[in-house]
Amino acid sequence: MTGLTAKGAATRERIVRAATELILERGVAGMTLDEIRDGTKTSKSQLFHYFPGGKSELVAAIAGYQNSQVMAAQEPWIDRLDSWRAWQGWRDAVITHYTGLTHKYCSVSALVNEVAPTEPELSTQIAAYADRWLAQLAAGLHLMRDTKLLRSDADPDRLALAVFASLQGGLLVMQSKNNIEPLAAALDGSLAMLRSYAT
Amino acid sequence: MTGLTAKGAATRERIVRAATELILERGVAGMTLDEIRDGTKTSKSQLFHYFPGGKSELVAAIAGYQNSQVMAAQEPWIDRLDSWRAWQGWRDAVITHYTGLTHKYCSVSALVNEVAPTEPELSTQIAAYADRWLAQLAAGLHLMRDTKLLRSDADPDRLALAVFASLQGGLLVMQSKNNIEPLAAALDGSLAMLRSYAT
DNA sequence: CAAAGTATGGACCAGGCGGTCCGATCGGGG
DNA sequence: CCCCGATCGGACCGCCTGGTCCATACTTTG
Repeated sequence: MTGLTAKGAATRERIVRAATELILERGVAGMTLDEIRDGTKTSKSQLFHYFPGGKSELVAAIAGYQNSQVMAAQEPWIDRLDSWRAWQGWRDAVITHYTGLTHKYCSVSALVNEVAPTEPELSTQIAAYADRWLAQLAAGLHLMRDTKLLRSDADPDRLALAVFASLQGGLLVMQSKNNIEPLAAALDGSLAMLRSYAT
Repeated sequence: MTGLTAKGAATRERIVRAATELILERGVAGMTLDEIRDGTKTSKSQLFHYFPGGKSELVAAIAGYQNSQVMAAQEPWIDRLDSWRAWQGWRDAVITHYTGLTHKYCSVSALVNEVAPTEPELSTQIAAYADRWLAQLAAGLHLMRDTKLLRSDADPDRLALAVFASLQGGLLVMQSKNNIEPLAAALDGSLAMLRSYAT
C-alpha cells in the first residue's frame, strides 16, 4: 500500500468519496461494491487493490475519516468543555456540522450496532471512537466540578453518558424525521440538564 | 387468513416467536427466513402460508406486537404523565422493561432507519409507532403546563422531543455497551431537564 | 528504451437470500 | 366414511453480493 502514484491516489480517493456518500445515504448494509463501481468509473479489481480487506476495510477507513471530521467540527470546544460558554459553543458547532446531513446515517452508536452482528472486531474499533467522544465530554464535566461550576455531588461520568446518549438519540431521530430540530432539542435539553447541576 | 386451526395458530405463533428472537438479537437485516425455519421445525411454505407478504409482513407483525408490549409496560404512567411522581414512575417502568434486554435491538427509531432504504411504507408504519409514543409524552407535558407544574414559557412539544430523543439514544448506547446504565442515565437526565422547567 | 512495478477492465465464481411450487398429509364436518 | 380445505415438506429458482483472477495498459525509473 506504499507505492501509490498520483493516478492511483486519485482513484482511491474517488472510491472513498463514493462509498462515504452511499453509506451516509443508505447505511453500511445498503451499500454494495457494485454501486461504488458504477458511480466511480472504476472496477472491482481496483477496489480490492486499494482495499485488500474488502468491504470491512473500506468501511473502517470511512468510519475513521468521518470520525475525524466530526471531532474536528467540534473544535475548539470539545477540548475545553470547562465553562457554560464552551458548552453553548459546542452545541452550536454540532448543530452547524449536522445541518444539511439531516437525512444521513450519522450516529456512531447506531453504526456500532449495525456492524456488530457481522463484523465484531470492526464494531469494537468503531466503539472506540464513541468512547473517546464520550470521554471528552466527561473530561470537561470533571473540570467543571473541580472548578466548582458543578455541584460536588454531581457525577460527571454519568452526566456525560446522559449527554452522549441524548446526542446519539438526537441524531437518530433527526435522521428518521429528516429534520435538524430533534437534534437541537436534544442538545438544548442536555444543556438544561447540566445547568440544573450548576452550583 | 381466517380459517385457522389450533395447529395452524400454534405454528404461526412459533414462527413469530422465533423471528422476534432473531430480530432482537441481530436486527432485521440479520434475520433470515432459513434461520426461522431451522429454529421452529417448520418449512418455507408455512412461513409464506401464514405471512403471504413475506419478510415485510412478518417484520410488520413483530414490530406491531413489540410496540404494544413496550407501550403496555409503561402503563399506567404513560397515559397520565401529569405529575412529577408519574414521570418518576414512568422512568422506573421503562428501566424495568428493558432490563434483561440490554443487548437487543429495541429502539423504534433505529428500526425506522434500518428499514427505510428497502421498505419505505413499512418504515412509515413503524414511524407512526414512534410518533404516537412521542405524542403521549407531549400530552403529559401539555397537561403539566396547563396545571402550572411547568413554567408557561416551556415548550411541551420540544421538551417531549428532547426526552424522546434521549430515550432512544439511551436504548442505542445501552445496546452497544450491553449495559442498562446508559438508559438509566439518559432517563434521569431527561427528568432533571424537565424539572429545570418546573415552576 | 526497457524492465519492473502500478493501475485497470471485466469475466467469472460460490454462496446466501427471499420467494415459488407442487405433491403429500392431516383433520374435522357432513 | 369421505371430502375439502388447512397444513406441511422440501426441492427448486433467480438474483444479488462480496470476492477472485488474469490479461492488458500505463508509469516510472535506471
